[in-house]
Amino acid sequence: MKGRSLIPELPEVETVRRELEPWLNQRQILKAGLVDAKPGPKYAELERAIGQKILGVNRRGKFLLLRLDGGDELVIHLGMTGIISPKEPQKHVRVALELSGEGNTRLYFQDVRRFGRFLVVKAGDYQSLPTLKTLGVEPLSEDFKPLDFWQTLQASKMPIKSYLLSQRPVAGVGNIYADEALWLAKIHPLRPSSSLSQMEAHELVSAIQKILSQSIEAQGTTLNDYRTVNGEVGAYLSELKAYGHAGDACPRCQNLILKTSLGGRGTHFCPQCQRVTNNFAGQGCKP
DNA sequence: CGCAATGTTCGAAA
DNA sequence: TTTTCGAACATTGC
Repeated sequence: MKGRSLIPELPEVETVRRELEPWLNQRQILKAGLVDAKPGPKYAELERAIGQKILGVNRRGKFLLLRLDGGDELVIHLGMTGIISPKEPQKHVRVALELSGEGNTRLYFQDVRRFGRFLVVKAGDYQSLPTLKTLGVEPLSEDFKPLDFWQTLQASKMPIKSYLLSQRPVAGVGNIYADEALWLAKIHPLRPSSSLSQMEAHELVSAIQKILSQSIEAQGTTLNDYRTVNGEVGAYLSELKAYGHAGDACPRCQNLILKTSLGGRGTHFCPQCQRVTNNFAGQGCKP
């Protein structure tokens, strides 16, 4: 796990949000332009932001939502490599904003791999963003309740990890934290969502909340690396128990952590702690 | 050089 | 119709 770049999951996005809030709040967007990026689904209607004032910086899942006083909303998704910075990056800049006020009056959106988004929509109109439109509850909000979560899980037969990654049962859980939360809750990633007991759903809720909140706390040091464009190893990486630990001993039982592919994503788990019960054996659950 | 990595979207399949 | 699955996207680093 050395030299891995940092992927913006919910804790990183929340950290960015907390940073943007005091910087951007109440500023007017004077100019907005694309740099080496074409207008389209990922960069739509940016010019509409010009002249509007930023009234707030919110987050839903991994999406940043900037409310504008003209009734629009600036939606930003960092994708895999998105970085927002007041300093002009050397390369891979996609968007540049000019802002009113003192101090840092320029905002740059850098995105090496172009998976990010930076677009203006009518406030609340997420027609062009299906994931945001169907996004589940915020994991760190009062609305993330075990019983409700369990009932949601009853509706799907997808493997629990795949369902989590869909963002529908709960918002903002990405590949890394899905592996971590399932490990902590001792739930096998291939288990059909509807097979989880109420108690297991409860455990998973607790695990998701614990891991995400701890990770947000660990963000302070990570952010420094993050903003210096380096995007290198963050502090929380040393806390990971399953992700990136294939072949290592499980910290709980000393069995070896396995790595498989689930839905095209690297999936790490402990075959000893995270059992697939007999009910599901032989249903394509490879060892 | 080919593969793995990532999150979201799209279209096909069930 | 709804849900699920796999491919595509873009780019870099190993």
